Amino acid sequence: MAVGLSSRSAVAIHALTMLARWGERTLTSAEIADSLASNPVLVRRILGSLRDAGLVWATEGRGGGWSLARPAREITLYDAYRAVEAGPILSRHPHEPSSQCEVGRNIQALLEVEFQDAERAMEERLGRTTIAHLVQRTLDIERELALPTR
Amino acid sequence: MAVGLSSRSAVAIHALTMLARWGERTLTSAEIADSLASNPVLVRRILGSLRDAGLVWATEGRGGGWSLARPAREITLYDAYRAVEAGPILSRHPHEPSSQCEVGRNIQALLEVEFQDAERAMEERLGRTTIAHLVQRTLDIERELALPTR
DNA sequence: CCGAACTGTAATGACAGTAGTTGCAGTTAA
DNA sequence: TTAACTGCAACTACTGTCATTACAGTTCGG
Repeated sequence: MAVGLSSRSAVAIHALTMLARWGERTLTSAEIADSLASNPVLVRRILGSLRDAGLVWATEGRGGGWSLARPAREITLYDAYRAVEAGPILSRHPHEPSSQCEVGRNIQALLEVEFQDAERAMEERLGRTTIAHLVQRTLDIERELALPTR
Repeated sequence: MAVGLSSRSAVAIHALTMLARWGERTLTSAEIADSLASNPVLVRRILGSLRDAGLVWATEGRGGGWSLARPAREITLYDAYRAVEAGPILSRHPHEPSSQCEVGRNIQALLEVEFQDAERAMEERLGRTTIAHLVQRTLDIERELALPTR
């Protein structure tokens, strides 16, 4: 346990956004790694999780690469998050508290409800944005930058 | 970065609930550590953060210990969370993506908005439950257990 | 059928953060 | 003066992340 989740969600969303943006062709893990300033193995690991979750698929061998397994507007940030992150956000007690204590023997059950609700609130918000939204915003920004200054 | 936040929030909330439950007297870090099945130094570290956040105060020396600095109904789980957890929940990119890539040069700003919103949703939910709520529920459960079976 | 270009995966190392512990200085009350 | 506290630094053991190397398997083009 440490501070914050891994950056796998950010990497997964980045990769999905690239696949959606250049949907007409497959992208290799090396191309995605270039954009991430990372390396192909890391990308394949994360895309592997996304593949297991049914979000993307890969073709092997020469000329192979990655594509979205369903439309970008049907893939939310929560889908990506869920596919690559493991445990709960808010860690529970490191060990069982004392059953001798009135608070100790009840706190875990109470906290479980609160923490699950809180995590669900976060996940629900992630579920409201799709990869298609991110692609659209990316295109909007790029178009705006391309405008001549007046 | 790692999977899940530290358990400091859970420990902090546990300690605050104990302080609220036995509000008439101070509790020592050793007493709280007993309930947590942990040790006093860890408890003092976390209560130290809560003290810095103005949630509790300590009296030093013999007979000293910890008390809430304000009413339990004015301390939310978010207050505890905020006092002891450092960084963002959802980690961002490990390094700057490539500016050569249309997606790479825009994704960070887009993700920042999404992730901050998602984190705020979680925090907002944590802010709706107070320590007083947890004490009340603890007492309810204990009272229920004390009822004779019929 | 060979070789190049891919994916898939295991193993490893450097690093960072957590949880737990020891040790000790400072403070206060009996 | 001593016992019971807090405060804090230092240290260990452990775990997870990120990056990298190495290599096996797959597919296409010539």
